Amino acid sequence: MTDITPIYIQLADELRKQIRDETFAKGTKIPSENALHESTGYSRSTVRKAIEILVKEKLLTKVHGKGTFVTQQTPPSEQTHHFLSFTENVERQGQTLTTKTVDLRWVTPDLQQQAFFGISEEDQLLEIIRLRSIDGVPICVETDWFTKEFASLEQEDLDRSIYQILTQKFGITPTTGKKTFEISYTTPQEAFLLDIPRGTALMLIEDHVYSNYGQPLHISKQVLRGDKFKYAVIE
Amino acid sequence: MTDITPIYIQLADELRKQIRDETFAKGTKIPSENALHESTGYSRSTVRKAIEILVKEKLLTKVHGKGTFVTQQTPPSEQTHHFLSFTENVERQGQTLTTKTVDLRWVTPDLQQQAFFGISEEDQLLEIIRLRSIDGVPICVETDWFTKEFASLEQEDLDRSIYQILTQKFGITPTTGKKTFEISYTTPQEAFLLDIPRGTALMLIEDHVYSNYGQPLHISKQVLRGDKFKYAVIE
DNA sequence: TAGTGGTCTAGACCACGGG
DNA sequence: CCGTGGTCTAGACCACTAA
Repeated sequence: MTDITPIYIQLADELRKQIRDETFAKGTKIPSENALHESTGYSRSTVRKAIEILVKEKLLTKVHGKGTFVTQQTPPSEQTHHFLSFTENVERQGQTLTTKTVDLRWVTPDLQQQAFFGISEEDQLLEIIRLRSIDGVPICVETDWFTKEFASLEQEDLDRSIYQILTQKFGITPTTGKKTFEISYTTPQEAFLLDIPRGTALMLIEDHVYSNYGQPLHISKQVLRGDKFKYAVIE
Repeated sequence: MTDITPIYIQLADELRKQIRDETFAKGTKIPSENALHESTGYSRSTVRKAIEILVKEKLLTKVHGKGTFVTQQTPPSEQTHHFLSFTENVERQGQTLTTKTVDLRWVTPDLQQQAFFGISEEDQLLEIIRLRSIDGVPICVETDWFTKEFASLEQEDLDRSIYQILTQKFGITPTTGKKTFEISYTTPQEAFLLDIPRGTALMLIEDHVYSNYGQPLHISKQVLRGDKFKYAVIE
């Protein structure tokens, strides 16, 4: 298997390692772009692109005219910016969560999904629709999309936490990449499932979830009754 | 006044405009990088950098081997997760955020507020109500509560980011607290300020924010139009 | 095969920070 | 002044998609 990883990513990996093991200590200046260009033999553009990645990860900080520095304190986001999953939200309040799989099928990804997963129109996605109830009251319609990599989910018992299955069967730890909140109004199907009038306002929560190493894992769309439920994000 | 705006930003601005006014219609392909390189006279790298911006803003979607396309549905405004701060991220989208202070007064804390701040009924709270608009459209009614420690906020120009003021005047970095999302319905005052019918569904976001060393800093309640605004939390 | 975006190079000049 | 990062160019080749 040949290595088709772009140079700038390889270089970013190297630099990241050197930051982690304190070859480049916190707060100190790393070699200039030109120095790295000469020492690595890669062009300055490539060096810049590698650095750009680490700046985005907040491991490095650039200062025009001075240099590029290793960020002082490690960004705290790992622990503090913790998103509570729907399951956690419910269980924290001592309520009972039940899940029922409504539908499960293969669908054609839309453009947004193609972009996120890095797939084409031909690569079908596994769509799972589940109804989640709190203390017997239907609260949330959740739709999840997975790539064919996770086709074996089809054989699993989905009437429980999918994350549990992912951890146990695939050894994957999901990390939320992006979460958006907005308001939507019920579709007929949602109204039926949630047993509420059509056109009721609902909270729409969309997650783009990555696995341990930044691989796109799945997209989740939750539509839930905001009048019955308060969603806590950060603890 | 010389124009020191980089070309790639100018180009991104032009392209953004052409997308907004549908010169490049939704879902269609925009000219290829080489075509833009030739038509604009700028190098392909510069063209790519401009496009990169718009991809980051989700106005464009790239598909390797096919082309660059205008994103199907115009993404609602997004905000990355900075406590208290709409400002930076709204403006990064090329949209204008305006803030107008509606009300400012001292109020008696309710029980929940007393518990959070660790104060008694006698300790008044500074209540600030502000209306925030994006491109002139009222989007959000924000209410903030501060303890008397921050009384001097009364003298500040609050028609900008409070986050900025806190950082500059008080040297405070707000840190993670708790954030909850739910759906609420307009009060008469909110309906008036946001210029929408009474009883419309709104997104209600409540923040309990701590300062650097875990001191309770303030409570923020944002009521915003979920149909015009998508709230993004990015990790 | 032709056309697209993705990567990469070897230069150039500019703007900023500090001696 | 020098060294830094910021911008920009004019090429080149590769990987992917579709006809």
